Amino acid sequence: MAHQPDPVLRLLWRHGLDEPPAPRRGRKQSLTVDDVVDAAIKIADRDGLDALTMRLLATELGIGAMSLYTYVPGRKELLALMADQVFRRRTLPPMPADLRERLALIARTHYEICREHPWMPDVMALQNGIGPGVSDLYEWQLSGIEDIGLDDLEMDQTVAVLIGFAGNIARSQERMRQAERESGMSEAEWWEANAAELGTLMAGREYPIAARVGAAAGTAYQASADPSAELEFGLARIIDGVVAYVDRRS
Amino acid sequence: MAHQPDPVLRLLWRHGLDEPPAPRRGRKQSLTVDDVVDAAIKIADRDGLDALTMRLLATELGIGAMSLYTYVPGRKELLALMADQVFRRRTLPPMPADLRERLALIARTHYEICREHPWMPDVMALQNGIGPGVSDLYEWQLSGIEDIGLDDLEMDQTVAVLIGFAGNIARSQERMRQAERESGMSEAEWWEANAAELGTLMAGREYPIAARVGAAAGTAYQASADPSAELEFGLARIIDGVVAYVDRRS
DNA sequence: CACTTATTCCGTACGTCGTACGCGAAAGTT
DNA sequence: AACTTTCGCGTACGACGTACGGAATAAGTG
Repeated sequence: MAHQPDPVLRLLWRHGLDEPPAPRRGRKQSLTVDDVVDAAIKIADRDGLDALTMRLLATELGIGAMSLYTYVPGRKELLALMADQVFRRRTLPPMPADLRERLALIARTHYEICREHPWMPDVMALQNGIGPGVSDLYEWQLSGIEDIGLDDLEMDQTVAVLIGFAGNIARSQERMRQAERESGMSEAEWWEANAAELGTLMAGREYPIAARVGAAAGTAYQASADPSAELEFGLARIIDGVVAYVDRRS
Repeated sequence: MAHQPDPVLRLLWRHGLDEPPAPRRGRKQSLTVDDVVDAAIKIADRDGLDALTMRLLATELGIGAMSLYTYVPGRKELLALMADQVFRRRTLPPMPADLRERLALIARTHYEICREHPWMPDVMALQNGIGPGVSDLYEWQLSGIEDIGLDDLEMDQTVAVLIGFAGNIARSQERMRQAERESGMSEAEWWEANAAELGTLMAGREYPIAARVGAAAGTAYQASADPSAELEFGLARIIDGVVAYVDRRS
């Protein structure tokens, strides 16, 4: 027997489904899948992915824990729906005329999404289904690099580099915020409390470059008022590399 | 009162500690921290991070579950020790003379590490302490891009881009492998089982570019005998971008 | 109207996880 | 031999995802 189609697909594409062939009998659902997913997004935005438990979500929705499973098959699928919903709700700006600006826009948009929803990089690391949100987003991203001389595979990899980079920056910033929240001490306070200990422990070993660079990076990331500035250098290098390649081939 | 130093530091830097001031009394430990961490690495390599439970680890070590906590404060700290141990055990090759080769080596080395230990990208996304392994590795990475005209902040960001990219590729490959293992069907089989369903669900919406590019990417990634080939395009673009920047400034 | 049937709601419960607690066992010190 | 310190670990707690089955509800059917 062949493999069955993935049931999460029907959920992801639930809109656009022209009224299911009306098994109208039975008790009505008091909520919609969208309600559930939106509430889940709200919790994850506020308290983090770990805090998003089925019980808490149900409580915030005013229903019993197990009632959630009439809307969503399980937590894994809920996460996939959350990611797709975020993408679906976002209105994507038109692509600028300049290639460099298009590449930057792809990365910056992804970065913004990950800043608004800090759980996004973690969820995207899981196996999510193909929904309308990701499809729209992917199509939009690709539209920014079509007809510039890249073949199909290169287009995919270019998008992957851009959004992978943006996601990494967002995730590392979120990790720092979370560490502060959990430990109750800032990066600077941590160093103040551990510098002496670390000095004696590292006795003998020398890290001349790492010490200097690490210190510079630490203060820079903390002092910066605008976190998105952290994108600039790496993004510029990636854009330079892609544009150079495109120019060379044309 | 000021914050106390992080106790995980003493564990990370446990070697090089010249025999702790001899509280020699009491029962001896039957194992070393290294034994525990190595066993944990072995399990995570074999069965994945989720399969690495304290109980299983204890069983494989032939001790009771709670005995683990005499070696390691908890699971979070164990993960940090695992990452550092992997880095510490690795012998880092000397840096080549050519800058492009140095940049490539930084990325490829990180990619190899993540392929040998598929849990590494996930663990590195957590808040890990500063241990000898990461310190050695970071110093080595920075040594490859020193004195080429980058300031300290740019050096840190260059390394971040390189290893972030390498880690992303490794993680996406691992995700695919895991999806195959869990579902029992390959990427191609999944598409075969879901193409029809997906076609009806997407009715109306068109994804001309995404469909073409996605198909190309899917077949390419599956057909490729050497997974590390997936690095090449993106890595070349990043290297181009960095080298162009360095050349421009000198 | 009553009765059947399909569906939702959800309390209870199971298995698994990390780990707090406390007691008995072992190994130095005195 | 007695004491002190440390390890080993059985038991247990709370939180998690979710399987199961019965009660509640709404539509279709006589």
